[in-house]
Amino acid sequence: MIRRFRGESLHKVDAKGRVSVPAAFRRVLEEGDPDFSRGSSPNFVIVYGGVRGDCLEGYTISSISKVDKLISKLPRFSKDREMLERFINTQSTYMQLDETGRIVLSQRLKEKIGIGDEAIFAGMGEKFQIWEPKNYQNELNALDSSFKNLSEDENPFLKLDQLQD
Amino acid sequence: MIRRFRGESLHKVDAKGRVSVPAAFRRVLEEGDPDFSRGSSPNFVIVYGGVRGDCLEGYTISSISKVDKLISKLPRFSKDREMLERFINTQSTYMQLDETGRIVLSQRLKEKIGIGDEAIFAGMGEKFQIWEPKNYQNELNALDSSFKNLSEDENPFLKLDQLQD
DNA sequence: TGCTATCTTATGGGATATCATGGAATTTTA
DNA sequence: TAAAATTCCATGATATCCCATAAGATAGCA
Repeated sequence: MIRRFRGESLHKVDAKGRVSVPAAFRRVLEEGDPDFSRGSSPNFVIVYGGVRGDCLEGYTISSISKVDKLISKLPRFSKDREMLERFINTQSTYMQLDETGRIVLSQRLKEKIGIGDEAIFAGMGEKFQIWEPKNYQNELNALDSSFKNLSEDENPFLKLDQLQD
Repeated sequence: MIRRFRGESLHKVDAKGRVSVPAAFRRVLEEGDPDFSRGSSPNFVIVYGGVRGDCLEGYTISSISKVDKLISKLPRFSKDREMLERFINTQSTYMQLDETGRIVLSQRLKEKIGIGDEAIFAGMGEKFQIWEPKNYQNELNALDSSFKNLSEDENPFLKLDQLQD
């Protein structure tokens, strides 16, 4: 089985910015780090820029490498490539879990998404997100109401089965 | 894992032109210098000519070699090759980190990109860039707004998935 | 099925190391 | 020999490591 990021949970952020990554997510990060071995701590990547400015996104090493590899296929110095590098490489950072399964959110990262002393972790399949709790709730509400306004043939659930394999 | 240049940070440039290279970038420079050994300081290359003129670009020894190799594939004496040689070879210089992880930006280099007493380092995967902070912010804003103006099928993120693996 | 022992998780506090930066001393160079 | 560049030392801030604990979760067993 390829484990994916699933579920949501609330965690305390202490004065040093330390916050526990949900244990279930840790398993995914371990599997997604080719250099991980029992006893060590997995590396991964947090992307904070790009399209969404309102949350952080965590990627396993292997899933971010996939993206990196695709980007490297674009011609060096091309506009597209520079844009993607900027959004995905520049506005991101390597992270490593500590012994106890925590990471440190720097002052800068906390400010980026307006986090105080609590954070929500939300599983999104190949990635996970970190939100300030209130903003997260707003996001959910917005999603809910925009879903309700969709017509039948705009419903993404129904579109799913029309995709080819 | 092959470490890449990731993230961005702001550093002071002192009266002598000294500036700290972000610790995370130092690790990448070390890995990318075949002659590096523990205890010494890695060499790398700064390109100041070329594509844009508004920032400096830093390459590891091994990534600049890749570029050099690509250039050598072009026909000798061709206009293209001459131009690239000029930008990448002529307008570049070897650099070495000092003991404390700093480099010295000469007057000339500072003038090239209009740097005063602060500099932004921005990771771009196989290379990194050094910017004057205001210019960097402008670059980001320009990128942001040009991204917003793209149509769905010009979006480089979406184009990524269409590339072959 | 209940009870206890063990492990895992989430969290906190203090000690230690690394990083970014400044200034002085020394060498090089023109 | 004065200016410029390089080396050496110093320090506060930040990040990292190490240890501690309490609450759940899990396992084993009677």
